[in-house]
Amino acid sequence: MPNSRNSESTEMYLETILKESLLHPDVHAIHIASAMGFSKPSVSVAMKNLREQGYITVDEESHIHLTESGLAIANSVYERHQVLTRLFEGLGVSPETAEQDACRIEHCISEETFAAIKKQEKNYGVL
Amino acid sequence: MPNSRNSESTEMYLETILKESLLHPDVHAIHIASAMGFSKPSVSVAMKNLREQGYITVDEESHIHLTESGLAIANSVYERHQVLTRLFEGLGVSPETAEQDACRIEHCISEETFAAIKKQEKNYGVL
DNA sequence: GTCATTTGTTATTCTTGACTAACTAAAGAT
DNA sequence: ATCTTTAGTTAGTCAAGAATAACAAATGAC
Repeated sequence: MPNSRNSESTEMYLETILKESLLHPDVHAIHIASAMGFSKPSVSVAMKNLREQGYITVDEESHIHLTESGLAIANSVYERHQVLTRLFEGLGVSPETAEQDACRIEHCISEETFAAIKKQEKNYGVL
Repeated sequence: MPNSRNSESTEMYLETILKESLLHPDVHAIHIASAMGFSKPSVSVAMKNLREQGYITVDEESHIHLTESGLAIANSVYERHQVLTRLFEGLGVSPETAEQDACRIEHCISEETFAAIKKQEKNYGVL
C-alpha cells in the first residue's frame, strides 16, 4: 500500500461514502451531496471519476459501494480523522474546532508523522 | 487581527518572502521563484496579486517588501511552521518529514488548535 | 557600441473542482 | 393514465493557480 497521494477531494468523497455506509446500507449520490453540501451534478461527476479510478462501483439501483482500494483509502483517512480529533480534544480544543481541524489535516499529514502521533495516543490527556 | 482566511498559495508566497528577506536584504521575484520551484511568470502574477491585496510593495529596483499586513500574515505562518516542525521532531519524526508536514499543516490549522499545541511546547520531548 | 544574459511582464493555455441549466428516467399520488 | 417529485446525468461556465511562449528593459562582456 504505497502512498499514492490522492487529492483532498478524492479522499473527502471516499471518507464520506464510508461514513454514510456506516449510517445506512444503501448509499446514494444524493446522500453524499447532502452530507458534503455539494450539488448533485458535482457529486455525479465526482462519482464518475471515482468509478474510473476503481475506488467505487455503482450497481443497477445506483447504490455506491467502495472497492477494496477505495475502502483502504477511506479507512485510512477516517482513522486519521478520529485520531487527530481525539488528540486536539485532549489538548483542550473545543469538539467542533477539533473536528474541523482534523478534517483538513487528515489530508496533508504524512504516514510517518501520523504514526508518531498515534503512538502517543494514550498520553493525549496528560500531554 | 481576525482570521481573514487567506489561500494556502498566498500564505506560502508571503512566508517565502519573509524567509528570503532574512537571508539577504534585497528580495527579488526571481529568488521567490527559485526558492519555491515555480516559473518566473507564475511568481510575477502572484506578486501582482499580493500587491493588489496590499500585502507587499515593489520599489523601483523591483525589490519586494512586506507591508504591515503582509508581514503579520508571514510571521504568523512562519511561527506555525517552526512550532509544528519542533513538535513533530519532538515526536521522533525525521527533520525532513517534520518540515514538510509543518509546511502543509501550517495553512490549515486553526488559531485555537495552534494555541493549544503551542502551550504544550515545553513538553514535546516527553510527550 | 553592439550583443548576450538576466529579470520581469503579458497573453494564453491547462487542470481541478466546484457551479447552474437543462435533460432523462423512475416512482408515487391522484 | 397523467402529473409531480426524486435521482441522476450531461453540457457548459467559472475561479484559482500553475505552466509556456513571446516580448521588453536593463546589465555586462567584449
